[in-house]
Amino acid sequence: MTQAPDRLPRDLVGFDEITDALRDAGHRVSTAMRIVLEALFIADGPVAAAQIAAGLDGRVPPLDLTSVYRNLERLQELGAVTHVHAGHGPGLYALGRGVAREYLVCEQCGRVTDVDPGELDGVRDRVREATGYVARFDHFPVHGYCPECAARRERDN
Amino acid sequence: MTQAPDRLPRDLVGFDEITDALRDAGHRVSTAMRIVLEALFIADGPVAAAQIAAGLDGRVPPLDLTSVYRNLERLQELGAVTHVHAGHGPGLYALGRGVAREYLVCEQCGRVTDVDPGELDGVRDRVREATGYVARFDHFPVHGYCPECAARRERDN
DNA sequence: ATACTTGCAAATGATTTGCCAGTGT
DNA sequence: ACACTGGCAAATCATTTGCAAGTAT
Repeated sequence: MTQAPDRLPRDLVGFDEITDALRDAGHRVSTAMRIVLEALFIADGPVAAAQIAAGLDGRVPPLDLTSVYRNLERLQELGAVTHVHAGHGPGLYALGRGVAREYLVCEQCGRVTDVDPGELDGVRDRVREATGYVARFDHFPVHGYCPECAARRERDN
Repeated sequence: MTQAPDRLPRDLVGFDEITDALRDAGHRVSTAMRIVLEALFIADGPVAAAQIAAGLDGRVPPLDLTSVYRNLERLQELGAVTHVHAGHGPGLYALGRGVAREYLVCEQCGRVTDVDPGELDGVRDRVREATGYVARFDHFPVHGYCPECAARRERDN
């Protein structure tokens, strides 16, 4: 009944596994690619392409935005990276770390929460019962208010 | 427990009610505004601003895209119109018809399904149990596969 | 008559594409 | 060496903003 999102290649979890897979797929492991990967590992969560290009506040060397987008796309084709649409604003990219994570976004504070696959299966079942749709929350997340903002809204009435 | 989305002004359901409310709010009922409203009534479902500007395939007079956006914004402030983000591509605008509808979008065929408020309350409860988030599906809809596309995907494996 | 509105042009923000010089294998 | 890749400029798409001319009240 429960239809979980596809599993991602479970071995694409470390830096070297990813670069090996890139080479296997016929890609080169360029300096720019290494920087993008390093940025994703350092960020350890969804980041915008522009943040990576800007050097993640000095934590990695800055590079051209175009190169960031191109390398992120290669990494997505490979299955090592996914991107989420967190409302308005740019898309956010993150390492898949072997699983198809699903996301929730707070419309008030902008917080992005990621959950492991399966945690939203009960929700998925309810959507299917109510509408027949098979919902996915990996690419277009659940939008709403995070616990804190929801409580604040209730308090402020 | 169940937190339904806010109700929209329930009287903003007919053409004249809306134009009256516009005038009450200090706006003028210009030709462009009348065309936008007419387009929304004719479309009777979510449409892109560009479709309205193009004249809805000859069903209304074409007008400048800027005017469409500006009038849609006025109608949104008034509470007569809402817009949904149906995946990639432009935002879709629709008359609220007095209620805060919620939406589901098929990632495969692009279909947009709207449901009455309350129909997704069970889903909302489950999201809250699982994550603490209070979900809203009126502005950023549920994404996934519609019943037909889901069945096709299961069949094709 | 006086503001609000229009339409056109231009700006904005996110992302993509073309092209040529640079570089990984 | 050769093909893939990087950086820069320019294009694209959705949407917004500036401004002079037009129009609803």
